[in-house]
Amino acid sequence: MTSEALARALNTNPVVVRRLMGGLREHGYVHSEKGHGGGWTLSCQLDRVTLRDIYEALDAPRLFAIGNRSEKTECLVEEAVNDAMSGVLADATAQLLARFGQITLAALHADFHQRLAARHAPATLCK
Amino acid sequence: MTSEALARALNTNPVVVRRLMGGLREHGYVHSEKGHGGGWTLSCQLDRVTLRDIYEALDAPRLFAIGNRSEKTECLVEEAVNDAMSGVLADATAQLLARFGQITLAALHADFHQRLAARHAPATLCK
DNA sequence: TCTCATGTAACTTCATGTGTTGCTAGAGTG
DNA sequence: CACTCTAGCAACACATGAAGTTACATGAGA
Repeated sequence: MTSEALARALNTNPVVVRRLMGGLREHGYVHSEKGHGGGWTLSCQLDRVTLRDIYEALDAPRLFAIGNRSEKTECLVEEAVNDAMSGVLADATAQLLARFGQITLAALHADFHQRLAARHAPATLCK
Repeated sequence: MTSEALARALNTNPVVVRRLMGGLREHGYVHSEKGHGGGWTLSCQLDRVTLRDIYEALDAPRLFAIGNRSEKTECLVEEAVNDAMSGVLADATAQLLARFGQITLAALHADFHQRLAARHAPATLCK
């Protein structure tokens, strides 16, 4: 499948797709080929890859919208608050990643097919 | 203490301070007075207010940097992923708020004083 | 009446993520 | 060999939301 087609399905731009897929390729989850007839192909087993793997392949973007204004500070109040927050956020991060680590692409795939069957529609891309 | 002084201590602007403190005032955590000699005064017991209370008084801003692109979608793949993510994020939110709910301002206050003692310095504002 | 404070709306700035353009390089086709 | 189709990539443009700023109104002492 080409970046072009994926972009249409995702309502976005081919370049954005390539940017994202680049991370997945580096980790061997997908393979890309240039030129005529090229595009992207899956190169992993869906039950061996989790949302956590995807997240990490995508360079582990920021998870939280909140956080310390600065890691280093002279202010003892800020220091106390930072310490409290850091602990909580670290734990939350660990919990999130653990949960993501339990969700395989195979599970999502199965879920998708179940929804598809419920809708009595043929399997096509959204757009 | 005036918004002006707080802003200096926080390296920010008096108006930003007022915006934030406004939420705290509405919940009765602080009290403000206009005019000469006015400013902000604490009006709660530190051991009765938690970070969670503060968070909610501040109108519960977004916690996560990640999330569904759209709640409603025609795309069954997106739907499956959204469902998986929503569950995880809801749990993480609950966990975070629970943790914040256990951290009282009194605890932070005590932590601050401990750091202060360790530094053998008098208690002053950062700036 | 003057000064000092908050209250608030409107605007500006900044950071970040997303989208876009333009170009390069590789790979099949005629 | 020229052409077309594809990814790769850098550079730029745009959108969004948070933070900061300005300007002015209001209230409260001095």
